[in-house]
Amino acid sequence: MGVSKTEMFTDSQNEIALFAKAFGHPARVAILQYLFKLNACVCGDLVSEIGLAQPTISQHLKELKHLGLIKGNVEGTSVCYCIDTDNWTKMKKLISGFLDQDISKENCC
Amino acid sequence: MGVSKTEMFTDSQNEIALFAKAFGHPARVAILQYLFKLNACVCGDLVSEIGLAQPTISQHLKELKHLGLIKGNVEGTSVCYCIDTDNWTKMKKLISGFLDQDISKENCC
DNA sequence: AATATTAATCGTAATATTGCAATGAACAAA
DNA sequence: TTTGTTCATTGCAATATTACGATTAATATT
Repeated sequence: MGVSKTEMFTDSQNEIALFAKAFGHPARVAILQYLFKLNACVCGDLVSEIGLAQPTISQHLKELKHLGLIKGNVEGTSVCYCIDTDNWTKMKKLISGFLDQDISKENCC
Repeated sequence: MGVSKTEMFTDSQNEIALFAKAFGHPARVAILQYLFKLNACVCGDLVSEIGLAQPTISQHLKELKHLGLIKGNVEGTSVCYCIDTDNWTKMKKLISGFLDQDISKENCC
């Protein structure tokens, strides 16, 4: 059906999945890495840096912004994007908690 | 188009995205958490634990197995799944490296 | 052998995602 | 005011994902 049955899962599970989905596309991974690299804001040179069309980049930015991972400031005709460090830290804790589950005991397979 | 232009991104970016996509659905998050919780293997009680139909769970398991995050052992009529700890550790390092990018310097937004 | 149990696979429907051309909105510069 | 620049939005096509009923394959049990 293409639709996830979110009501059968916990809030935590759904939230982990939502953030993970944000990283589930290489373009968004690249955008975030580029924003980290420049540290300061970035405008539309993401379009030339990454090879996708402007509407496509804009759409990915919108998703990341909606999740709160980035912020955008209008500056004249250009828009300056950067990482939302507070939310990034929160997200990082959530995902890390999931990744750091205990795997010390022996498995049977 | 629904198809990602993976050729424009680095191997690392594509790999991060692939693993992240695995966690991008709450059912797979739930499956992995359950496998961690029981530590030992699990068979098809994932179906009753999580509320989805058997073919749906089977499909999610297939994806996780294909990525190498879990292993499956046939035991009689049932199949025993568990975390592939080696690959989990590798994946964790990759994702952690992405999440732990430096955010110490001040942003402009 | 006949039946039951468990899980994979197939086929299909519904929805989501990705990507871009075309267009629009906001502002700057001339 | 006109023109150019930058980015968002709209609309659409192609593909991917999610879910499940029906079936199949493999093994256990009787």
